[in-house]
Amino acid sequence: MVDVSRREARLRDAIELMYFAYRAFTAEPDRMLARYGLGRAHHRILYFIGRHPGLSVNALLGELAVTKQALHAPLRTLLEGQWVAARADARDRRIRRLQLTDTGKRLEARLTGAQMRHLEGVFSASGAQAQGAWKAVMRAMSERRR
Amino acid sequence: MVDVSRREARLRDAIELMYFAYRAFTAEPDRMLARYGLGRAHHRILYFIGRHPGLSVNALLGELAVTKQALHAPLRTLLEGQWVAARADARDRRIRRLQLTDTGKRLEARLTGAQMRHLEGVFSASGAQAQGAWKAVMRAMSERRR
DNA sequence: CTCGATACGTCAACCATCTTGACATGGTAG
DNA sequence: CTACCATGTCAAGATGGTTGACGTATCGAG
Repeated sequence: MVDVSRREARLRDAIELMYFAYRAFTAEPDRMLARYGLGRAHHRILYFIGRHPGLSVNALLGELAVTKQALHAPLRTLLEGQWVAARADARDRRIRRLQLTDTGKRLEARLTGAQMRHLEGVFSASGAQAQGAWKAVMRAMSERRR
Repeated sequence: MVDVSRREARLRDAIELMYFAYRAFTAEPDRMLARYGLGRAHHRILYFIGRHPGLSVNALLGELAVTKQALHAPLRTLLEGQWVAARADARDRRIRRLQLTDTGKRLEARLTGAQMRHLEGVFSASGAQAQGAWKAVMRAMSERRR
């Protein structure tokens, strides 16, 4: 009985940690984005285009797991604000290849940089071994039921 | 230079893990809640009342870090649906003490149970040591800049 | 060349969640 | 009595998402 409730208490702690850590993790980029009139949706788009330059709209939809209608409003903002550029694929001109402009790269770097500093502070206080364990756990958590 | 880009790549991986792990972690409760016409907001309320029975509306607002207007719509749903009960504090009758009803406890247990099983599966595959390291990292992440 | 499939864009209606701001009610405490 | 406190509520708006339907340009197979 005691074991059961201890186990449950540990798991409840873990649930709370997921909630609070995620909230803290997204707080600073959110503040930065607000200054440009952008939101978290724009950040995710910038992030994935930065990580995979030249990806198609379809590929981006797949990564974000949202509908194209949900994607288009923020994507259009980013295109109009010259943070993102699109040009047709050379072979199949239906496909729009998305890339960050220089302005987009700078913004993305600032946003991602804030999160990197946050994580770096955390990891450097915890040690390399802890970092590896954390990643393994997070990877397992990402992969369960997809 | 190589070190810098490796470091950045590791941190980028960590950023993605936060995003994907959180998404996977909330997916199943979201599906359950949808069957009752409830959302993630209701889940967080149920969770915190379950964890701290008898807390006041103000304390709940503090934990969730939202405005009272944002809280009230879902809280009212939970009160009307008899998942949550409120009764005035004995000494200061302005304060409403919130508790889960039996129905509320059952729902909360099912939701939280799904997340616990998810986490347990992850932790049991990673080992107790990894679990401790994960928690330390997450705690540090929660606490930075508050 | 035609035709079906593909990649993308867009209009409309709707929902959930959250915000700011203003105001109301009842209870407490000096 | 009065000021403050805990709570509730109305209103308007932003954001980010959904489903459904339709339009357009392009590609590839026959």
